[in-house]
Amino acid sequence: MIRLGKLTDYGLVLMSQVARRPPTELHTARDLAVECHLPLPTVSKLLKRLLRGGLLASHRGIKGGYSLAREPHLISLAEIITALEGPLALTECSTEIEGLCDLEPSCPIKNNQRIISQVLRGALEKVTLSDLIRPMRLIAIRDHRGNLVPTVSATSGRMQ
Amino acid sequence: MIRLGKLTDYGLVLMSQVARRPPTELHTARDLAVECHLPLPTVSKLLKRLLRGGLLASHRGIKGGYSLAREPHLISLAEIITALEGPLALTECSTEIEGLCDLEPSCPIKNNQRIISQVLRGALEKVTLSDLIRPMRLIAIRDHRGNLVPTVSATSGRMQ
DNA sequence: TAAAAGTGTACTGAATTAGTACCGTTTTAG
DNA sequence: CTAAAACGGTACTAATTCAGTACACTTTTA
Repeated sequence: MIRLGKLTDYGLVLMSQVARRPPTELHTARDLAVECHLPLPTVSKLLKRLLRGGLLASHRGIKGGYSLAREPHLISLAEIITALEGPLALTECSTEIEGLCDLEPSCPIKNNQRIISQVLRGALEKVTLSDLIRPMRLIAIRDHRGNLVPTVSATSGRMQ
Repeated sequence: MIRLGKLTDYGLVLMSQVARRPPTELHTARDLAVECHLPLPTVSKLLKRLLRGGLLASHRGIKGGYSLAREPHLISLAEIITALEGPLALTECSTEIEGLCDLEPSCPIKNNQRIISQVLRGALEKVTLSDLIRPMRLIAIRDHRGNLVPTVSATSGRMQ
C-alpha cells in the first residue's frame, strides 16, 4: 500500500471543505474543525502547512480566517500532497538530495526510480481540487496491451 | 512525499536483478544479497513475500533458488508493490475494509478517494519490470489544459 | 484595549517499520 | 542414507516516524 499520512488525508478533507463554499468566504480553524469532525490543534497545524505551500490565503484578526489562494480547478492533488508531505517521490533516492541511500553508488535502477516518481506525479497533477468536490466518473480505457487503465473524468466533461 | 517503504525499494532492486539474467537461471538469497549489497536476512524476507505474491518461483534443496514466475514484461510495478506492501491505496479509507476511519460516515470525499487510488494504480500498472531494467525515456505530453504530463516510454517503442 | 484568530516551535506518546534470530522442511550430492 | 545447502515461517526487539498537544507570540478589529 502506498501510504499517504493520516494528516495528509485530513488535509484533503479540509481543502475540499473550503473549496465547496463561495470563494470569498473566510473559514476559521475552529469552524473547519467542527465541520470536518477533527481536533482543532490538528486542523490548525494543517492549515498552516497549506498556507506555507501557497494553497491557502490567510487573514488575521478577529474577523480572520482562511480562503483558497486560487480557484479549485487550479489546485492539483500533487500540490496539496507536496505541501503536506514534502517533495513527491516514491523513495528517498528519487529526490534531489543525494547520499540518503547506501545503495546509491551501485543502485541499478536509480535512474528509473526517478522516472517512475514522475509518472506518479503526472497522474496526481491531473486531478484537481475541483475534481475532488464534484461527482467523478471512473472511465476505463483499454491500452494497447488490452489492460484496463482507470482514468478520471469529471461530470463537467473535463477529459484527458 | 508519497512513501514506499525502504524494504519495498529493496524488493524492486531484487526483482530487477533477477530479471536482468536469463529466465532459467536460479538465484539464491545469498547470491542476491551479495550482488545487491543488502543483508541476507532482509533479502530472504523479501523473496518470501514476492514468492507469496506469485511473482517469483522457488526451488528448494541444495541446488535451489528463485526465478521469475513470469516474463518481466508481464510483471507490473503495481503487482510488486502490492506483494510487498499490501493492497495499493492512498489512504485506509480507500481500501475495501470499512470502519478504519472515524470520519468515514461523514467523510465528504470518501468516494473520490477510491477513484484517486485507482488512477494511481493505473499509472503503476503501466510500468513493468522490463521497463525497470532497460533505459527509459521520459516523454512529456501536453494535455488539453496545456500542462506537461510525464509518461514513460521504453526504448523498444512500447507506448501508451 | 481586550478578545479572537492566525504563526511558530518544541515536546511527548503511540504506532509502524526495519532488522534479526531461530527453528523447521525440502532436496540432492556423495 | 545422511549431511549440507537452500527455502519457509514465525516471533521478537530496536529504531524511526508520525500524530497529537501545548504554549508563547503576533495581528487585527469591535
